Order: sequence, then C-alpha cells, then structure tokens
Amino acid sequence: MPQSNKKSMTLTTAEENYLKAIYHLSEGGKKGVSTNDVAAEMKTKPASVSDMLRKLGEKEVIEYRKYYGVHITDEGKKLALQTIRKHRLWEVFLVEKLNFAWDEVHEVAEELEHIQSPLLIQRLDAYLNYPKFDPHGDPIPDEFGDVRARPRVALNEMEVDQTGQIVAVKDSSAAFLRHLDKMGAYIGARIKVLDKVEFDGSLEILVDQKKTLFMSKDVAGNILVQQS
Amino acid sequence: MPQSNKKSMTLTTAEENYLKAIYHLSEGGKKGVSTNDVAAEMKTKPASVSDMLRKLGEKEVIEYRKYYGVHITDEGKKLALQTIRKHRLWEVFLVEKLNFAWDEVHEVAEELEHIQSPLLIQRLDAYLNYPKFDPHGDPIPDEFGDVRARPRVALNEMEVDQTGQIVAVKDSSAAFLRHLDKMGAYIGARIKVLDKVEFDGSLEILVDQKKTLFMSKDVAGNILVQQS
DNA sequence: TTTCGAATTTAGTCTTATCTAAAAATAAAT
DNA sequence: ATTTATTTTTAGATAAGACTAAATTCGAAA
Ligand SMILES: [Mn+2]
Ligand SMILES: [Mn+2]
Ligand SMILES: [Mn+2]
Ligand SMILES: [Mn+2]
Repeated sequence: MPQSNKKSMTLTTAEENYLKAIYHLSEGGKKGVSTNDVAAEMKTKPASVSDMLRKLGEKEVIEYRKYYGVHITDEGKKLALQTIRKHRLWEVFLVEKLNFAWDEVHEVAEELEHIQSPLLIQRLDAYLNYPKFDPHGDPIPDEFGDVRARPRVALNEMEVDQTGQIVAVKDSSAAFLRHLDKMGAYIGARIKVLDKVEFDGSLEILVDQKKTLFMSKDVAGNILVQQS
Repeated sequence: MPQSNKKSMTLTTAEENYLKAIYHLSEGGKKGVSTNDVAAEMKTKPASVSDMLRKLGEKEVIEYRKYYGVHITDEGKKLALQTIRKHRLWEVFLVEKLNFAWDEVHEVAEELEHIQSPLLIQRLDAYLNYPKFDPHGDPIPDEFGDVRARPRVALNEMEVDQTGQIVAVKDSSAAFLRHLDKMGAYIGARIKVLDKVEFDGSLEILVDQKKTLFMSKDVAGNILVQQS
C-alpha cells in the first residue's frame, strides 16, 4: 500500500537529498529524470538510486515507472522546496552573520538543511529579515514553497553593448566562486558587454563602469544577469 | 586491532550521543558507568548498549571491560566535551539571537551539536561573544575542552538565612523550566532562604529582595546556587 | 525484425544501529 | 559453598543505505 500522506510526510536525510537532486534535475525539462542522472548528481551508483526511487515512489513524492525515469509530484515538489528554503536561509546566515565567504557555505548548509524544527526556520527567517535570495543569487522559497524568480540570462548569451546586473551564478562550486572573487565579479555588480571575441567566444566586460576584465565563454556561461 | 587514533577520531552521531551520555554519567562518581545506566539515559535497550560499548572501546574513547562497566578515556573526554561545547553554544544562539525560550532549545541543540564544521563553531563562538555559560547555567568548554566550573550548591542544601544567586539548573526538562518561569525563578536571581518547613522539607525563598515564594524540596534540589 | 549496447533493475553483501529472546556472568542471599 | 536474582552479553532479526556483479529491459542500428 502507498504511504497514506494524510498530514505530514517525513523523509530521512538521505531521502531529502535525493528528492532535492530530483527536483533540481527536473527544472526546465518536462521529461522524466533518469536513474543515471540522479546517480551522477548524488555521486552514488545507479543500483543505489533504483532502490531509493522505489522508496520515494512508495511515499508518493515521485511518480516512478520502472525503466522510464521519474517525475516529481506536487507533494514532492513542496517538500523539496522546503529543504531548499532551509538550505538557502542557512547560507544567508553563514555569510551575513558568521562572515563565511560565499564559497564556504555550501557543505555546511548541506548538513544544516536537515535539522527538523519549523520554529527554528521561522525564527531564522525573521532574524535574517526575510531574505529573498541566497548568497549565490538563488531565490529563497517562502514557507508555502512559492518562489518568485527573476528573469535572467547567462552572460555569454548577451550581445555587445548590452548592460545589466549580475544576480546569480549557475555553478556554486568553491573553485568557480573563488575565481569570480579573484576577477572582481560579484552578485550585484553592474556590467556591460564591451566585446565578444570571435576566436574563442570569450568576453570583455566592464564592471561598475570602471574595471574591464576578460573571461572565458565557460565562465560567462555560469554567470546570470538581469538585463537593463 | 584497536583504532589507531593517530590524529583525528571521527564518531558517528549515535556514537557522539552515547559518549556524551557516558561522560555525564561519569561526572562525580569514580566507579564505572553501567550498561543499564547508559541504556536508561539513552532510552535504548541494554543489548544495544553492549554493542555500542564494544565499538567505543575499539575506538579507544572508553575503557571497556565486559561486565564491569566503562570508564571514559582522556581522548573520549575531549571528544565528549567538544560535543557538549557545540550543544551549549547552539543553545545560547537559539536563546540570545532567535528568541527561543530556555525550555525550547534542548531538542534542537541535540541535532545541531552533530554538525561537522570547526569553522562554524569557531565563528559561532565569536558571534556570541565567547559565552561562558549556556541558558541553563552550564559552563561552555573552550575549544581545548577546558571548563571553568563555578562552586555551587543545590538550593535545598542551604540553611535558613543563607543567600546567593541562582546560577544553574540540574534538570533542563521543559516541564521543570516552565515551572520555574511560572514561579518567577531564573538564572541570575538573587535569593535568600527564609524558611525550611519541617513537615515536608519545602522552602520559602526571597527572590530579588521583593518576592517570596514556596517551593518543594524536589524543585529546590534542581536549582543550583552560588552562595554569597 | 532481429540484434546489440547502454541503461536499469535485481540479487546478494556490508555496515550501522536498533530490537527481542536466550545464554552467561556477576553479585547477593541463603 | 550453593543457589538465586540481577545484570550483562550474545545470537539472530530487521531496516536504511550503500556497494558489486549479474540479469533484464529498452531503444537504436543494422
Ligand atoms: Mn543535505
Ligand atoms: Mn546557494
Ligand atoms: Mn545529539
Ligand atoms: Mn543546556
């Protein structure tokens, strides 16, 4: 029998991590998420994933048809967004209050997001003054799982002379973030595309109307801009 | 072979909880801690405890001789105090920053204490301004596991006319703490013993030179006072 | 339509942490 | 010094979450 999710569905830490991965892999694409994709994202083996998918299916947070990938259910989406909310609120706390660098917060938040206490999150949210975005520019869902997304475009997609503001990064790895720090790029920076090099697609960018810098197409592809 | 604890010994969450329990049960008494005592403290069965003791013994954080109870080792004491430090720092955070009541913090801190991040604790400590005591008056060990204990006596042991200041509680259960709130007793309150009733050992206490209140011997036994 | 390679699932093993029931050891009482 | 009562340990089971190796299914190519 399927789990009667009358009231509250409780997930283990492992289940929360898998569900979050599935949610993220679902974003954009309408087609199901494959076992291999989940395994890659979670750094586990496909066999382990199959097992977990069965369990998540029984709990009705995903729709699971063997061999055909999974779709997240509404209930699952709500739970995933709750975990994401907690993750991002903790990241804000670490950066704003404990002076962590933005490349130091992810691993710790990955643990903190599993602390079970609605009161804690409610109070933390208030303490942080109800932030709308995390240190990487990602939106923080509200307690009902609603996210207000900003329209944004990858920097490498912009044309010469277009302007905007860096609002987020696609890649939150420490290596990438430290590279941005070194270059002098940061969330909130006003930018203008000065040139796009034919040869390798790299870009020349004007930052805050004073500094110009070059970045590879690859780097620019992981910077998200709100155009203006 | 015993775990070569050359450098850093890492414990699981369950192991940390058991070790903390053993540490607390060790305090005061010089004789070993019994399997049954640990089982009672951990709300698990003695059979489960035996298993865990064997594991903790192999990791050399306790000295384990079958049938004769356990003694915590120096290494074990250091690790237990580290977990206790984290627990109490988080409790301070919850009360001071997130406005939790002192009877609401224990369960959450019981989870937060297992987050693995030396940087996090170091920063949290600084953010809280290096507190020396938690919301229940218990001392917070420093990063080397050193505790500076205050001399203190249970309120029911005091004589009539003696004075002092409430500095801690022995029982941190929500029920007891809420009772203290209702009575108007709190950490830091200046008190004087006005009377000790022959009949049932209950006490009449003057609080902050203005309010008098009656409390049972049982309640007084869980209030710790620094005499003056 | 058959075949073949990749993706996926199943089967079986391992570790951690718990339990119940049974056996063994210790401590206490005759 | 035995016998008993209590405590503790062992044996065997279960559940979660991972793995490897083997079997199965799917879909694309021939
Ligand atoms: Mn996580
Ligand atoms: Mn983030
Ligand atoms: Mn704990
Ligand atoms: Mn405390």
